[in-house]
Amino acid sequence: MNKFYITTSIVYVNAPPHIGFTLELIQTDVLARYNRQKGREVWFLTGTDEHGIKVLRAAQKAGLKPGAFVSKIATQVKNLKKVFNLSWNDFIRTSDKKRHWPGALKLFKILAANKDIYLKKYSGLYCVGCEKFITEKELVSRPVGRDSSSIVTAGLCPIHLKKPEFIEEENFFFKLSKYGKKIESLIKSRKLEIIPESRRNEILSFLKKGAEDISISRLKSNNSWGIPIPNSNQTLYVWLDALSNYISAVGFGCLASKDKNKFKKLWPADVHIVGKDIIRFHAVIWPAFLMSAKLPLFKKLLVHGFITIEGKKISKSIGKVIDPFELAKKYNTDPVRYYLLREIPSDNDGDFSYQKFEERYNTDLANGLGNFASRTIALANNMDFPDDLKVLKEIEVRIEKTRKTVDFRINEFKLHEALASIWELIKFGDRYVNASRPWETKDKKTIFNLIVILDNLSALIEPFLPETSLKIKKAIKWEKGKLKIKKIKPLFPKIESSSFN
RNA sequence: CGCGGGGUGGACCAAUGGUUAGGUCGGAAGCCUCAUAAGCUUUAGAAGCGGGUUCAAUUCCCGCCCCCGCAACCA
Repeated sequence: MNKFYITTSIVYVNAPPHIGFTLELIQTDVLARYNRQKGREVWFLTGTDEHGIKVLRAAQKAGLKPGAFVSKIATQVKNLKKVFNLSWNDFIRTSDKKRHWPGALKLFKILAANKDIYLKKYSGLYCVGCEKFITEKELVSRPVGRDSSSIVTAGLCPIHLKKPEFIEEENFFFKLSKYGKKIESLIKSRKLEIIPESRRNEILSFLKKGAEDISISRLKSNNSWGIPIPNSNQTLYVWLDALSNYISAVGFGCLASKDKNKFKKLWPADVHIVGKDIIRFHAVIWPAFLMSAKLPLFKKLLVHGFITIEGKKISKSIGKVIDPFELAKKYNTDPVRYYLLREIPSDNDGDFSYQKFEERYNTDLANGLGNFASRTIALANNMDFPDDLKVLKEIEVRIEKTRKTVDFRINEFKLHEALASIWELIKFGDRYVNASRPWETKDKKTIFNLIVILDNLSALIEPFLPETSLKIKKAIKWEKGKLKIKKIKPLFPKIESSSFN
């Protein structure tokens, strides 16, 4: 089987896309490109999660109809594709009645047919922010206003510090409790992989306590902006709706035979990439849905962390926010990709700061890769290479070692470390130039070896920095079987002084 | 006693019950001049506090102090 089906989570459209989701897309893009490079038939899916009360309220606030509002945000998300040179093959929107709704409803029907769905009356305090019920015990009190001693508001959601709404309704419930133990053993046996290990442990300890049944629908009167469940007064709860995108997008629920074949070919997904906040939905609820529907489970869940900005949480109110579009405009695509992939550990939280960005840019990109490419190309420019040049064994071995390390790091979802090992090869190249002094000797063998290193660097960085890789490739030309080196502009002009200090 | 993560050179991070605790950035000195004032080499500089286990603790255990996350707006 040579296919490789990889997804991001689908981003919630209550606000324009930000740097965090951009990170997820870029990480996924690296894995997609890497697997294409390895000759696999890659299908890279992303999309938008467009239903729910929060979206409806955000639309009202913006003075737009929900449909118009979500389309506007979805377009912004789609714009990330060319700005960050992303290579997704498909984009699914959960408001898409043709592509998504049939699949989501089919999943619901199958779960119901398998007797895993039942009706239950439920009353309780519902927090719109969390989109879930919270218990009285969870409620907290918080002082309000500047004089914290005076006014105290009680009965607040501990997360959003807002008063939850009292809701009494009858909803459809899914028998998650039936599947907890099975999922636990699948994760334990590593048939279902969760990376990194710390996240795997987190889920295992959660499952140990036992998973409870979950509500999977809402009253239409409370949540009109959702997929209506036929013959009922309910709409699908956001998670059954959202999670089913991974199958609906590849043809599940569609009747045309080409869609059926597509689903047969692509499902199960090889990798889902998600943020740490939605790990439970993906590591517990989603496998349970799939088991109930007797569909094969996805193979791997990669969990990334969050980005802080100058050490602080992303925060619109105190200006801790980075607009991915502005960032790309100021620094270009590949430098931003590089920073996010190198400075933020793929499987952990990381920090963004302009100072660190410019440091990384100058040392790694301008002085590192850019300068190595410049000196190599300058040495080789207009040189006539004989046909019988061979690569030095030592260099071949060194390149092979890098390649193996990169494979290993990517496989364990440590993209930052993969990049670090590529940069060690650059350092090796610099040392080799200094030691062999080709500007003095004009030795063609030495210079050819340098070109080989540069050529391999270009291939190694392709998943990470596709545009830069292409630029280097263009400098190394084979014309009628002869190697010709063409001068190129500096890959990364140095940033001289920062406007952010 | 909510749960969890963490305190290692100036900054960020790594490994480790046992000679000189490793890397990157930054600092200093030297080399080189092909290259984007880039590159290479060398070098200075570090375990939060207190106790315990041990022949030996940065590592294991206990206590304390401090920071952060779970936990506004969010992935």
